[in-house]
Amino acid sequence: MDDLNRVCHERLRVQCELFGVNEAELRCLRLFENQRYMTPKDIASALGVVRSRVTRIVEGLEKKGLLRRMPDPDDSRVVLFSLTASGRERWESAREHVRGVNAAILGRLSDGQRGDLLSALAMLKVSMDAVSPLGADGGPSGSDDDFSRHDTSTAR
Amino acid sequence: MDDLNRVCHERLRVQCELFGVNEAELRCLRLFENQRYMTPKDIASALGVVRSRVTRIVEGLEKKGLLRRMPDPDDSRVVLFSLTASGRERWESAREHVRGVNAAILGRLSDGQRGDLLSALAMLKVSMDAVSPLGADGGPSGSDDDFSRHDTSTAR
DNA sequence: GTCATATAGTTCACGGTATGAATGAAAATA
DNA sequence: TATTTTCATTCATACCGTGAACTATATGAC
Repeated sequence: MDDLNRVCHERLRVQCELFGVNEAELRCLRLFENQRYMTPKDIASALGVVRSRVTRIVEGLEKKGLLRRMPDPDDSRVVLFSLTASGRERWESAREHVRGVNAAILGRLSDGQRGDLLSALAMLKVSMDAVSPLGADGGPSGSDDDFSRHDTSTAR
Repeated sequence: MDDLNRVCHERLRVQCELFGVNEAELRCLRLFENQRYMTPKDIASALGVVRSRVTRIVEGLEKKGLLRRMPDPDDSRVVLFSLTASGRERWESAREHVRGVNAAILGRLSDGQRGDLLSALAMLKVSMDAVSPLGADGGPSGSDDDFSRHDTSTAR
C-alpha cells in the first residue's frame, strides 16, 4: 500500500514526460478545465502550494507556449492566465491518454470489484481525514485540536 | 483517489518532522528492522534510489547520531552502516507512533471493511502493474493521435 | 607480479517540488 | 494624504532524485 503510492507516482512521471511537462505543470493545466482565467493566487490555492511556487510553474508553461498571461483590466496588480490553443490541445490529449490508461486498468476488474474498490478507497479516505497524524495514540481523543496545520481538506 | 495519495504524503511529512528526520531518512531507518548491517549499495537497492542519493541520506542520519559507519573487514571499499542506540530507539518510537495512528484509522472500519479494503488495494496494484503507463497496448481507446514526441523508449 | 577492468562509495552539477522572507507596485482604507 | 493590505515576483533555502566524473580497492587475465 506504500508502494502503490510509489507506482502512482511513477506513472504520473511517465505521463508527464510523455507530454513534455512536469508534474506541477500538468496539475496546473488541469485547473483550466473549469476556469477560463486564473490568477496566480487562484492557482496557488487550487494547487495547494504557495504563490511563489506558482510563479515558477506558470513560467514554465508560458515558456512552452501552453499558457498566456494578460493584465487584469480591473486591478493592475493581478495577472490573468489562460490556456493557449496549444495548451488546450495538449491538455486534451493528455486527458484522453490518462482516460485510456485508467480504462485499461479498471477494465481488468469486474464491475463488482470496481465498486468495491471505489467504496473501499472512499472509506479509507474518510477514515484518514478523521484521524490526526499526531498523537492520537490510543486513548485521549480530545487533544488533537490544537493542531492547526491548515487543513487541506475542504476544497479539492 | 489522487488526493488520497496527497493525504498520505502529508501524513508522512508530519510524522517525519515529528521525529526530526526527513522522509528518505525515515525510510532508510526502517530498513534496519531486518538487517543489522547495510552497505550503501544495499540501502540504495532497498530504497530504490541510486547510490549517490544514499550517500546524502546516511550523511544526514550520521549527523543526527542515528546511524554509525564502520569499514567492512572483508573489503575495504565497502562501508557498513548500523543503527546507534539512539537510532534504534528513535525508530522504535516512530514505529510505535505510526502503528497507533494506523490502528486508529483502521479501527474506524469494521473487520469486513478492512478486508475489502486490503483486497481491493491488492487488486488495484495488480491491475496497475499489468497495464503500461504508455497506454498503447490493451487500451480499448486508440487515442494515439499525433503527438509522438520523444521516443519514450519502452525499456523499463 | 603486473596490468586491465570491474566494483564501491563519494562528489558535483543538474532539475524538480516546495517553502518563506524580502521587495516593489498597486489597491484599499483611515 | 498617508498607512496598510494585497498581489506577484525574486531570492535563498531545504528536500528528493539522477547521472557523470573520480578515487580507491578488488579481482581476473596474462
